[in-house]
Amino acid sequence: MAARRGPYFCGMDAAMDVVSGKWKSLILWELAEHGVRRFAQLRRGLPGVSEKMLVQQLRELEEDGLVRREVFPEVPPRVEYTLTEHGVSLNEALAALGEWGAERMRRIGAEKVVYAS
Amino acid sequence: MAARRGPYFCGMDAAMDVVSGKWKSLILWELAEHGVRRFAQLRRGLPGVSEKMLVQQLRELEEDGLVRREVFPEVPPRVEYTLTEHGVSLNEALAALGEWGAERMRRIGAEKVVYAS
DNA sequence: CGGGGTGCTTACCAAAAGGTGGGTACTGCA
DNA sequence: TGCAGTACCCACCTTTTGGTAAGCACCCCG
Repeated sequence: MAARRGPYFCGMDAAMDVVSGKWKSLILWELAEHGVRRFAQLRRGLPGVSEKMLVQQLRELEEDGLVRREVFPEVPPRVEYTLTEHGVSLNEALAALGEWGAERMRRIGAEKVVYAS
Repeated sequence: MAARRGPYFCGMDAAMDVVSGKWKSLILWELAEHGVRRFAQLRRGLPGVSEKMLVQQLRELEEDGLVRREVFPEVPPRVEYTLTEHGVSLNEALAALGEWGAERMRRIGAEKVVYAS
């Protein structure tokens, strides 16, 4: 990621900056649905994501203050991810977009990803 | 652009697919604000965009059925761009995101692009 | 006749994004 | 003993994206 954080043309620009990235909106979505998720749970919830990408996108979301990362010093290691208040509000803003996208999928007859067992 | 058009994980994924691209959301915004714009007007309204990028993004928005392109067989040539009904509804969905982004800019104190005269 | 404006196209190049496949250190289970 | 699971990190490579610069065909203005 280019780590811009401004200057921006407008709010849209600023929002797209933090949300662009192949998996970010999907991660936000997952976290909003489940409240709290561990690394491996997220990975299983996002079929096709590589571990590297998942780490990278989570780190960026964390840097941007949208996701909270909590490490439990246990063995085996446990790390929990949750949305911050800003993450929650972003998700609310994204909901309208999600609805529009679902409508578009119906229009163009797009298929859904087939989940591997 | 990768020209995916599915399969998608969910609506968010589908929406991000058509809206991702450095200038797309900004073009949509410009068209929503002004109703109808000519090529050169858009270029001037988006400081920093190159002609190549503008053409490319407009073509993709057109292919995705969000923007209407009307050519007038005149000399000098005139081409007008407007939002389709789907473009309009996408913009409405994006509005929430724009608001969130503006709020974020205030929070992190991001600067706005300085427009060259 | 030169310069600017119209709306593009093409070729080339650099940067960014993302994927692959390896390694880590430790434990629990069979 | 050997494999799976935890949550990563690293180096390498390819694909995608976006930028730069040029050209085109025509016109109007001075």
